[in-house]
Amino acid sequence: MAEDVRDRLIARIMDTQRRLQYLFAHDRSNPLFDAHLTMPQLKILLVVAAGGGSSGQELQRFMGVSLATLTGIVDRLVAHDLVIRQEDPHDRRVRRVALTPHGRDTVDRIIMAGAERQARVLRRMTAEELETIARASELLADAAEEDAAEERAAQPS
Amino acid sequence: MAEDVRDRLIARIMDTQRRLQYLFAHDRSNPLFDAHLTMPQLKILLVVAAGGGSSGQELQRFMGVSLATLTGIVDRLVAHDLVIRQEDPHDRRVRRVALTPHGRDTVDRIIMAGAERQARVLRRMTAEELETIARASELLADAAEEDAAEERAAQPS
DNA sequence: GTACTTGTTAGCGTAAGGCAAACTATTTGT
DNA sequence: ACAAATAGTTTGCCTTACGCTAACAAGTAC
Repeated sequence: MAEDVRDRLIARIMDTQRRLQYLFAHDRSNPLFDAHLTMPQLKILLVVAAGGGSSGQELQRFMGVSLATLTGIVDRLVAHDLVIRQEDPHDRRVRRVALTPHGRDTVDRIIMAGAERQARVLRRMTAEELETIARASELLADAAEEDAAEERAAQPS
Repeated sequence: MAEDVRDRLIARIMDTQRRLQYLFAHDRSNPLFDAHLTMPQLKILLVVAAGGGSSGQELQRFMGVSLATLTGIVDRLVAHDLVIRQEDPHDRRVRRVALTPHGRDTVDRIIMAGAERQARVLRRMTAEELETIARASELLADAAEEDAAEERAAQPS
């Protein structure tokens, strides 16, 4: 029965989450389109951002395309100053792809899309309400971090 | 001084938000790539989803391309069964673009991306913690709805 | 019934992504 | 030291998706 209470709370949260996601959908997608990226380019940017720099082999695994194709996509990202290629000190065959400041900025705008609207919405609230939201998001972030840590521990790829 | 407290709370929430967004970035982007869409196709899908069906003229305004170009993009969405063209009963020149069930599903997966992980994270929590999060997200969603309503009132386009 | 509006078709060009094959540079294994 | 394997690029080729203008068909409006 205690489980039942929690399940119902989770269902209620997820319903609210759906409302929120649809309300924010427009603001969340705008930075994506403003960046003028193609899907493969975006994917590489996100993989590189998450890994803090990746080799072609790593990118190939995530992308599922040939290394030749990858060279071309990365070329275009380099031309747009979103990414640079740098030598790997441990193996000079490897060319690590890393974000430029402009690239990091672009990724951040895409990931943080909708933050402006959210801040505006928060300004409508009382200190008490903000306190509740602050505690809730910290609970969520802490739990998400633990979850991610467990995942890494289970899958030490 | 009271304002100062609220500002600090808002800053604290937005910091946590950044942590959360980066933790969820991977899960959020996966459905996007799985859909095998191009950026223009995605944009049209989202506009159509938000508007509950759009005419070519409306789409043209959002996309900033010629009507001829639009015809081609919509053709490809129709070919993938994401969208259908239907006559407008009020003006038979107009062909309204609307989502198919498959299209609605695709958009929902993209917008709700990350929900699975979020539900998994919530399952780590006590009923009390879930209660806090439920109240917080409802506060946020209600305020976001009010904000959106005000926006529509100010901009009755 | 003429003029406007909506959308499609035809015909064109460009950019991006995709591949295999050949090549360079480097490391690894013997 | 040399052969084999690995990482990445270049070349050459193909396909798809966008994007445009111009011409057209169908419908609406004055």
